[in-house]
Parts: sequence; C-alpha cells; structure tokens
Amino acid sequence: MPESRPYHHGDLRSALLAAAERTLREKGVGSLSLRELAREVGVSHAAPGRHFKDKQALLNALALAGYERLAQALDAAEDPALPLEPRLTALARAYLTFAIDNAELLELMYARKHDPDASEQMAAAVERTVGSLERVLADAQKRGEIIEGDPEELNLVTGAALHGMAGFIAAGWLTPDAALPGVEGLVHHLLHGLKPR
Amino acid sequence: MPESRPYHHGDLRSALLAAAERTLREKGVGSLSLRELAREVGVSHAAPGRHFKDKQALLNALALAGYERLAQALDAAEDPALPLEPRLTALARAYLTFAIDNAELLELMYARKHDPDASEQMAAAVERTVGSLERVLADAQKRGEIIEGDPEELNLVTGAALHGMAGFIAAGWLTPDAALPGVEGLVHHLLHGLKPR
DNA sequence: ACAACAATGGTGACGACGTCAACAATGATG
DNA sequence: CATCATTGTTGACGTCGTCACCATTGTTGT
Repeated sequence: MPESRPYHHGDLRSALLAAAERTLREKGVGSLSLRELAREVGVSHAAPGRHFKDKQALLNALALAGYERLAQALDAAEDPALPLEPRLTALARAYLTFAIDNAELLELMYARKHDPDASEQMAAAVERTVGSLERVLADAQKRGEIIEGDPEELNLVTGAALHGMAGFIAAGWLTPDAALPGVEGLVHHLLHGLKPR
Repeated sequence: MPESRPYHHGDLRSALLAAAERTLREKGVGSLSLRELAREVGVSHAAPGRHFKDKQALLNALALAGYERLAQALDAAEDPALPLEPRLTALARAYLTFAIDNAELLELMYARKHDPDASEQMAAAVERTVGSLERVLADAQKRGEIIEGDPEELNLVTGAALHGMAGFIAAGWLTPDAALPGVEGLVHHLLHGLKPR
C-alpha cells in the first residue's frame, strides 16, 4: 500500500526552502523552478504559491536565510579579546569560508531586488552582517589600534576588500585553495598599507 | 505603403545586442527575453537563434562587450606619468564610474558561467581588465613607491577593494553620490594602511 | 459535538518563454 | 546563371510562473 502522503505536508515551506537550497548548490540558480521543487517535495505544482506569492519571494527568503547563517558564522568567529589583526583575520576567514561553501547562495544575496517590502528585512539582515565588522573596527579605534577618522570610511575600505574577495570566489576567479591562505596577507596589507614605512 | 523591411536585416546581431543592452539597463536582466528582443528589432521569434545558439550565448556576448568597454575606459584613465596615489585614484574612479553607469551589465559580467568555450574569451577579457591594475602596481613597485613582496598579493588586495566597491554599487548598497567621493579615501587608506604610523 | 471558517493542497488553464526542425528568401561563389 | 551557404520565417513542443476554482484538513466558537 503506497503510504499515501497526508493531504497536508506539515512543513511545506521549510521543505521547499531546503530543496531550493540543495538545487541551488547543485545546479545553480538558473535551473531552479518552482514546479521542479514541488515535484521534489512531492506536492502539486501550484502548492508553493501558498507559501511564496512569487518565485522572487522564495529567492528572497532563501537570501534572507543566507544572511542569517552568515551573521551567525561571523558572530561565532568573533573574539573581542584578540588584538586587532588576528581578530580581523578571523572575521575575514569566516566570511570567505562562507563564500566558498555558499557561492551560489551568495550570488543570490548580492543580487539587487526592488521589492519594496522585502528590502526592509533584507537591509536589516545586511546591516546585522556588516555590524560584525563595524564593531571590530570601532573597538580597534577606541583602543587606538587604528587611525582616527570617519569610521564610515574605514568600514568602507575594509568591507570592500572583504566583499571583493568574496566576489572573486563567488565568480570563480579565485579558487578556494588560493583564497584562504591569501586572507592573512590581505588583512596585513590592509592594516599596514602598501607604501613603505 | 509600409516599407516592408528587407528579408535580411543587415546587422541583426548588433541590433540584438544593442536592444539587449537597452533592455538590460532599463528593466534588468530578469525581464530580458529573446522573443521580446526579436520583437523590438522587428524580426521573427526564432531569428536570434541564427546568431546566438543560446540565450546564454547572447548574455556572454553582452558581458564580453562590457569587458571591452571597461578595459577601454580603464586604458583611457591611465596616466603613467602620475605618481602612484593619483594614478591609482584615477583608475579606481574610472572603474567605479563604469560600475555606476552599467550596474546591471556588471552583474552579468560577474556572473559565473561554465560554458567551457566562452570561458576562454571571458578569461582573456577579465585578464585584460585586470592588467591595468597590475601595470600600475608593478610600476609603483619598480619605482619603490610601494613595498616589495609578492605582486600577486598586492594585486589581490587592491583588486578586491575596488571590486568590492563596485559590488556595493551594483548591489545598490552604495549610492553613486556616496561612492565617487569615497574613492579618494579608499585609495589613501589602501596605500597608507589603517594602523597609526 | 459540530458548524463555520481559515489554511493548505490539488486541478486545470493561460500566456510567455527557449529551442528545434522544416521551409523560404536572399546573397555569394563558381 | 546555377549552386550553395547564410539568414530569416513558421509552426510546433515542452517547461515554466501564475491564476481561478475546487477539495481537504485543522481550528475555533458555541
């Protein structure tokens, strides 16, 4: 007797997100269809519509979950007791590790979306992510480990360098084996500058 | 008498690329369909297939043209006579200006593609683009304006910072008005580092 | 206990899309 | 000027996202 599945799935929303992330990881965002997801989860082709009004809504949810995990990873890598350079290196390493393990997801997270409502949540998630870096730099500035000056500017330089590395990885221009060893040098050069001293 | 267009368009390929870039700029990559392009250009829905085997092939061509224009813009911003800091600033400004004016196109250019054949051309285009930066840094190193050490590492830091800024812009996290003034500070901090000296 | 209702899933349809095969017109080559 | 490659057209197929409508299930108020 084919144990006919119950009419209600139980937690279709999570199941869809899980399947979506697996497909995303395995086949890329291009080959990710609601209908295929529905099939994988064993549900009719229109069922996802109950949980995501749009395909874009599902992608947004996926990206949001990604930010959640990223923020968590960054928090875990935080050790306020460390001096600046190793502390920043740890943070960078965590970010790049995430980028390596979730390249396709990261692309989604970077993608510009104009959904006016989802943007709020998204912006908050981004802000939370960026917060880790801001804290490190603010602390360092407070302790005199780095120069004074507009913190926004310092956040921008450091954030751009990290984000750029992640971009290189996500784009496949930088292999994981090359990226992680490079992070040490990256942070060092960021802190000490390129000019001779 | 509706001047019935000649059976052969004349330069359909270019027309398609032009229309594609316009659509890309106005409505984003999401709403870019071969059929719609064909309509805009006044040609049957399957005609594009003669010039691009795939939708991806068209996107690749678009990205390739983007790299061409970017490399050109970077070359134009090059002034080997300048000392390092203003020279690098000019280069950065050119890159970010391109990012501002071609945010959607840039997304395409960053997108990872696995087409084994197109990758060669693409890699060459990327390499040519990156070359501008490499030249600046190599010259500076030769002149003793920056520290010695693995040029690859220096290229990586600087490239990542620029790429990251462009990413911020393309993602809409950084408004154009905030980006260009920031470039001066960015380059300065890159060269002089964040640590007090 | 049970009726009413909300939430969730199924069915079938629609239009748009990418792609292909078969055919037609045009231009180039000998 | 015949032959052939190039380029565009037509029609079809399968897939997709989305919608309206219906079916089933869980919940809530009495």
